Amino acid sequence: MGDVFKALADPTRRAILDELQERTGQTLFELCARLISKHGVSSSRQAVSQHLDVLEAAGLVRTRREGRYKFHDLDTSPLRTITDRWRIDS
Amino acid sequence: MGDVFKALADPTRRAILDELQERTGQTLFELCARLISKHGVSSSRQAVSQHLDVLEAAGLVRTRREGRYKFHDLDTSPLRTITDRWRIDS
DNA sequence: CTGTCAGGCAAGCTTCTACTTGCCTATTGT
DNA sequence: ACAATAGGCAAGTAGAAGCTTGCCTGACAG
Repeated sequence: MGDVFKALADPTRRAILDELQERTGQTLFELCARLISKHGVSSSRQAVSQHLDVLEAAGLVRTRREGRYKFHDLDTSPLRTITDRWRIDS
Repeated sequence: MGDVFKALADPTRRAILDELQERTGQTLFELCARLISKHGVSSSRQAVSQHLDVLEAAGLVRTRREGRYKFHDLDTSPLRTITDRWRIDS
């Protein structure tokens, strides 16, 4: 479980998390299509794939393989490392 | 109020937030000394100053000037943009 | 007034990061 | 079997980020 903070630093990766929160279990191609149409993000398939690697290394995305499909699920629990670190004032 | 996520991406900046949480209202030189002794971070004065600029742009640090001193105070409220964005599972 | 201390500004350098490009593997449908 | 689909690997590139270096400004003490 690598650097959660670094994973959140990129706007495209945050859009991916947004998209996975709205609909979990998407494939790479599904994500690419929806990022363009719903989030105005125009990234190539390889770029999104590399972003997913970073998110997975940070523990924010879990994957499961079925045949030729690879589904991506959101896992927000690593975000606790942020909220637990600093006392957040109202 | 710029990019909170980008501000958190750097380990030295996170150490600065840690240090300011432990003792708020520190000056630049104070921070440099305590970062070295308590956090094992060896950054030059200019480096720390630039980090503080980023943190201030993100709204995580507020400053007040008194004479030749400039005090830095922690403000964690921008962290809500993170916790409010994604539903955090237990 | 002069020296010292706290901080600021800006150019240059180096490393990292995001992205592209090109090709490859594996699974599924016809 | 063959083509199409879903995804992976790796080298190369452009730009951003972090840091250094050198000099400058402003405040206070003697």
